[in-house]
Amino acid sequence: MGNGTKLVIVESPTKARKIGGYLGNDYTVMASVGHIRDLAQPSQVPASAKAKFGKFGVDVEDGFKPYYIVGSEKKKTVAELKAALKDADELYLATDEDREGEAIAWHLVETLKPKVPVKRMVFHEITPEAIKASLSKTRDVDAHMVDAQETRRVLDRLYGYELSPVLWRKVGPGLSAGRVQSVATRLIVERERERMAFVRAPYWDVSATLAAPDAEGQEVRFASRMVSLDGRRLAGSKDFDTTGQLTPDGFAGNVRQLDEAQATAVATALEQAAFTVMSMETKPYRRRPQPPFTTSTLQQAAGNRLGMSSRQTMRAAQGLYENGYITYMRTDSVTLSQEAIEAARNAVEFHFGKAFLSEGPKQYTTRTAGAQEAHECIRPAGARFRDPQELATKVPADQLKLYTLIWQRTLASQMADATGSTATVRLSAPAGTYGEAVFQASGTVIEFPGFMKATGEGRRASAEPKTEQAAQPAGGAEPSASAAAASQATGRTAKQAESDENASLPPMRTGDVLHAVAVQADGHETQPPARYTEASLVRTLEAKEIGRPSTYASIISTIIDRGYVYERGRALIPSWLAFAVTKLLETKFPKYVDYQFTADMENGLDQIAHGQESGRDWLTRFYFGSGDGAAANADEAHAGLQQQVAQLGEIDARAINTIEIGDGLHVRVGRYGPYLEDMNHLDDQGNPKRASLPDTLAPDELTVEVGHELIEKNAGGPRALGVDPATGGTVEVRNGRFGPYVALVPDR
DNA sequence: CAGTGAGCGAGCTTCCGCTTGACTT
Repeated sequence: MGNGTKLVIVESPTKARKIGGYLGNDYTVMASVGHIRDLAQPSQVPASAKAKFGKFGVDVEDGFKPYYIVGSEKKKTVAELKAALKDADELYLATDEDREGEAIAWHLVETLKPKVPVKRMVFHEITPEAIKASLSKTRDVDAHMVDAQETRRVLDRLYGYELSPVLWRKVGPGLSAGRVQSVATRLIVERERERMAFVRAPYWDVSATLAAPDAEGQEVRFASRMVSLDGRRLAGSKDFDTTGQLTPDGFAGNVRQLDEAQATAVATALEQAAFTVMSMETKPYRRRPQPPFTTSTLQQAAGNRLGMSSRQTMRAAQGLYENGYITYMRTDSVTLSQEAIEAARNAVEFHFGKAFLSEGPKQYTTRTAGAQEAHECIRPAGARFRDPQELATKVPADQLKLYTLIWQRTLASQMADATGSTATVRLSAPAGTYGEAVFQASGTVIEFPGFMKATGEGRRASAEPKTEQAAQPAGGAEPSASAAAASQATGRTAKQAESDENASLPPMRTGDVLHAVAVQADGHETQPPARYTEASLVRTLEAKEIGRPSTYASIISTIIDRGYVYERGRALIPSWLAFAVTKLLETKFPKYVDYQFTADMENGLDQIAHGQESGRDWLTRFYFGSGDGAAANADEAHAGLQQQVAQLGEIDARAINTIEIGDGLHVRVGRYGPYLEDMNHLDDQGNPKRASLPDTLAPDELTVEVGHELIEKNAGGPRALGVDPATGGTVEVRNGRFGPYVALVPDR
């Protein structure tokens, strides 16, 4: 038996070291380093069990019984835990308090087979008090929670290992489908389809640079934009739909859409005009700080502000965590511990003064659906936050930048709102025969920066082009992607971006008359929805409960590795292969790539976790369906995954792998890659003219015009070199997928 | 899946989520 020590097992080695320090010599604290067992790969199943478990590592005929094995890379950890358990007379399972953590605890019991008392302990804060308190409030492992996790695990195996082989047969070898990756890919494909279908609408407006004296009599220039002409509101980007037509609202509102000639004429007419102030109104401005970071929002902010990829961000965060500089970096919670709130408020007071504190301590609540909240938010570690300068010589540059971001955001969360005022002035000017032109300008003055003092937004609050939510325009995709396009992408109109440049407006009174320093006609085009970036994809996945904090970065890697998506700058662009795979899944397995699928699954898992349903029944419905007998009514009856895959024989692979471009053009995804066919132009043999697609051409750049050009270029076609003296056939040079080659065409 | 080349046949590919080192150029 043991020697009086107690063995405590947590998931992370860093956490183990820290807790070990708090608990003293009676306790040995060790780490499981994540999961210690997993479903066997089919290749790992021993011959004797092949018949039952050889396909999935799960026996679907026997209640979805899983075949678990300790992977080779986990053997050492398990051996060490077993050895330590020999010397212990109590085992404490202190894995995270979420579904996966509960399952790890259960697997530990199953694998270590302890002969001493086993206690499940949980804590949400790593402080000596919280941990000691949890020692005296232990419970048993929650079997329902474990059932829910196992159900999730088996579902993902069945989904992936049933559907991937469908893709091997119908599309290409080595491909994959999964509950998470297939939906992530679909999101990106859908966005590209929207871009392909998008019709840009041109519209023009007029901007005027005006000048008025400020309080000291100094002339201040400010930018203004025409908002209406002759009593009709000017059309802006929001007045057009995705087909380039005016929206019903815009149409009903009788908006005025100017072309270049008209806008130029109006601008000319206004050059010498008097601009009369019609109104000047001021509204209060207030902005609240954002909640502290979670994994998802950290990846978004690091991506948008620091240009770091999800993977780089997590690597840097891991480094900070291991050195004790930040709390755990894989979390979906925005909760701050008491210790953290105090530390943040102390830091705010020290750096910025009491006046910048929020009125009282602020606790944020996690709104993310499906959040499991086993951890705190991501924040500087400890009861006293290290200033970023303290780390300057201790950590690499990217870690320092990330730490600074985390430090700022955490402090800001306990700071006061930023307040000020937004002034809006409207001016009237006669535009000759075009009637009265109304111009508008607005400027925001931040009187009290509040939290912006910490985040640095205050200094350039209005010029800041990127918000955290902002999807970036396709990085370098369009050379014309100008400031206007960028502001479109952030969901702001060019109009707003322009007027935001006015940090403040000079004082003006109704009736004041101003003259224009410059008047200019400006052309605009509505912009298609921006492509996803890593940051905006993670944000969308999180909102749909797809994926977990520990997997956001690897989801992106997976879909890139499979060739479904590639990055250009920061934009995620789908391949034609992704179009083919997505089309197959959407048409043949719509339920499984529905954006709701994971959320529905989570509901089911919650029921299982609460003991209201068994995982086995739930998986039976998923895999074998609930036909006639099992379903409560006709609506509920449906085929399971197994039948749906089995009945797939007559699926027309050619149709699945064909993507219509228009005007007889379509892309086909073949074994050797995508190519273009023109069904309206056949060659001598009656085959459609074909062309390879350059790797650098994004799907939305393959317009009908570009497609015809590619066909044209290729149409030079085979070039005859001469006659083969041996056979009398013609020797030709042809262009192939692998480059030019010589072919011998037999004489007829 | 299958264009536009040529031969030979077998064997293999795949999921999601939890956590960190250990590779050896």
